Amino acid sequence: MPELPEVETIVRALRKGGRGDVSIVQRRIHSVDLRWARTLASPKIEDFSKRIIGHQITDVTRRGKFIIIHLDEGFILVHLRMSGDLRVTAPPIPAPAPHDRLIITFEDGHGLIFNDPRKFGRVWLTNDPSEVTGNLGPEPFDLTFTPGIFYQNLHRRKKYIKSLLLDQSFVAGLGNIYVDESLFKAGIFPLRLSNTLSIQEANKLLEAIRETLKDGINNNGASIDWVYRGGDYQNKFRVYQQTGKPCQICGSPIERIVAGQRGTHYCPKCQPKGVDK
DNA sequence: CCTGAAACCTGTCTGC
DNA sequence: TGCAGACAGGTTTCAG
Repeated sequence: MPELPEVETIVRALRKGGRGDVSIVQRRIHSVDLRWARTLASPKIEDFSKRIIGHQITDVTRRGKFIIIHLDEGFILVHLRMSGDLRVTAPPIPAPAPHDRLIITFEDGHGLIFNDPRKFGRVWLTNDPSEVTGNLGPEPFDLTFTPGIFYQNLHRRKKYIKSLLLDQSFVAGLGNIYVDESLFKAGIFPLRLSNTLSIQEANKLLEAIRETLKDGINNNGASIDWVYRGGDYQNKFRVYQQTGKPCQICGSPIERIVAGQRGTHYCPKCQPKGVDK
C-alpha cells in the first residue's frame, strides 16, 4: 500500500490523529516486542530497546516513502515496502495479531503496531536519518525542484520514463500506481526514453506528478486488496488496474505491458509512442 | 549506464 | 476440491 500519498496519510494520522488512530506524539515508550527479527534493519534488538525505552516521541514526519518517528533522542525510521502498515491501539495492549512484526507499547497503555504480511518492511534507529534516506532524490513538492531541473535530470539519463520515475534516487515517493496515473495525465507513453522528452513534456509531467500525488493525499491514499484501508483513491484510477476498460478520455481499451518487471497500464491513444509534441 | 532476472515473503485469485 | 501459476503498492543485488 505504500506510496507517498499512503505514507503521508499514515504520518498525518500518527502525528495528529485520524484514520481511526490517535496521535503518538508525546507518548513515552515502555517496552518493545520484535516478533520477526529481520524487520529490524539496525541496530540489534538489544541496542534498539535500550535506546528507545523511556524516551518520548516528539514528532512524526515523512521523507519519500520513509516514516520518520522523532524521539527526544534519535529517530525511528520505518519503510512499509509492499504490505506494511502502522496502527495505534488504545489500552489495553491487545494480543499480537497475525503478521504483527514489531509492537511498541507506551507508558500510558497505548501501542504502536507494525504489521506486515510479506515481511519486506524495515525499521531503523539512527541519530542521523540521512544515513538511511541519503540516496533519495528530491521531494516532488519541493519548490526548489523546478521543471527546468527536472528536464535536465531527465536528459542526463537514458531510461524508460516509467522505470526512471520509480527510481527513488531520481525522485522520491512515486510507486507503480502514481507513476502510471501521472504518465496518463501527462499523455506520455511509459516506454519513452527519458532523454527524448521535450521541455514542454517535462513541464507537463512534473505538473501531472504533483497533481496526481495531491489527489491521492486528498483521498487518503488508495486501498487495494486486503492490506490498506481507509483510502478512496482506488476509485479514481484511470489506468492502473484498468486493463481492457475504456479510457475515460477517448474510450480506447486500456492496455497492460510489463516494464522493468512492473505491470504498466496506459491508454494507447492518449499516450502515443511517438516523440512528437 | 542500462535492462532483466532473481531474491526477499505471504496471500489472493484464476484456470484447469 | 485441489493444485499450479500468475500477480501484488518495493527495493536490492547481480549478470550481461
